[in-house]
Amino acid sequence: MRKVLQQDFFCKDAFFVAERLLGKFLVRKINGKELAYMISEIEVYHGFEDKASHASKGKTKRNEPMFRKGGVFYIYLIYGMYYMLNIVTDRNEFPSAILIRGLCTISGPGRITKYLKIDKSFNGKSISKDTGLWIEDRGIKIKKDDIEKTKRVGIDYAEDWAEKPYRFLLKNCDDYLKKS
DNA sequence: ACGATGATGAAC
DNA sequence: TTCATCATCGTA
Repeated sequence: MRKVLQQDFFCKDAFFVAERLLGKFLVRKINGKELAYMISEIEVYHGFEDKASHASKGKTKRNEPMFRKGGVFYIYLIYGMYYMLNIVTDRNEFPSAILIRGLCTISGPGRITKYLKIDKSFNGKSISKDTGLWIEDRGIKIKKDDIEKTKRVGIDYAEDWAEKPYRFLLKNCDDYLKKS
C-alpha cells in the first residue's frame, strides 16, 4: 500500500498531524531515483505564543511560509551551514510547522537535508511529487506506546515553552521496517 | 568540549 | 550598518 499524502492531510492542527506523521515515509526523487526513509523524529512549532517558534515575533520575510495554509515546506538555514526541513500545517495565517529531525537510519535535521539534497529552493513549495519531495503512507500502523514525547532540542531560551513535550520520537523504528 | 560559518532581525 | 544570536555537526 502506497499513498501519497495530499494537502488536506497537513491542513490540520500541528499536533494532530505530528502524531500521524511518524511512520510515514519522506520520499525524495533525485535524477530518476527515489529515496524513501521512514520519519522517526519530529518537533512541533505551534502558533504565535510558542517562544521557540520563528513565528513568535510575528511575520517576517523569512518565516512567511509558516503562515500559509498547510502542505508546503518551510526551509531555513541555521548555524550558517545546515538547512532545516519543516512541514507547514494547519490553516492560513496560523503559524505552525513540524520540523523533521530524524529519519530511520538518518538522525539529525542537518544531515537529512544534506543527504537528500534539500536546500532553500524548496522553501514555500508544495509537498507533492511534482516538487520531487513528498510524503507517503506505506501502510505502517504505529502503536501509541512506541511514541515517546520529550522537550525540544536547542531552544533553552524559550522560557516556559522550552519544557513542553513537543518532540515526538518513534521507538524501535527498525522493527516497523522489518514488517513491511 | 568546541569551532565552523552565514542568514537573520533588532538596535543604533 | 553593525552585532549578537542561533531548532547543528564533526572532530577531539
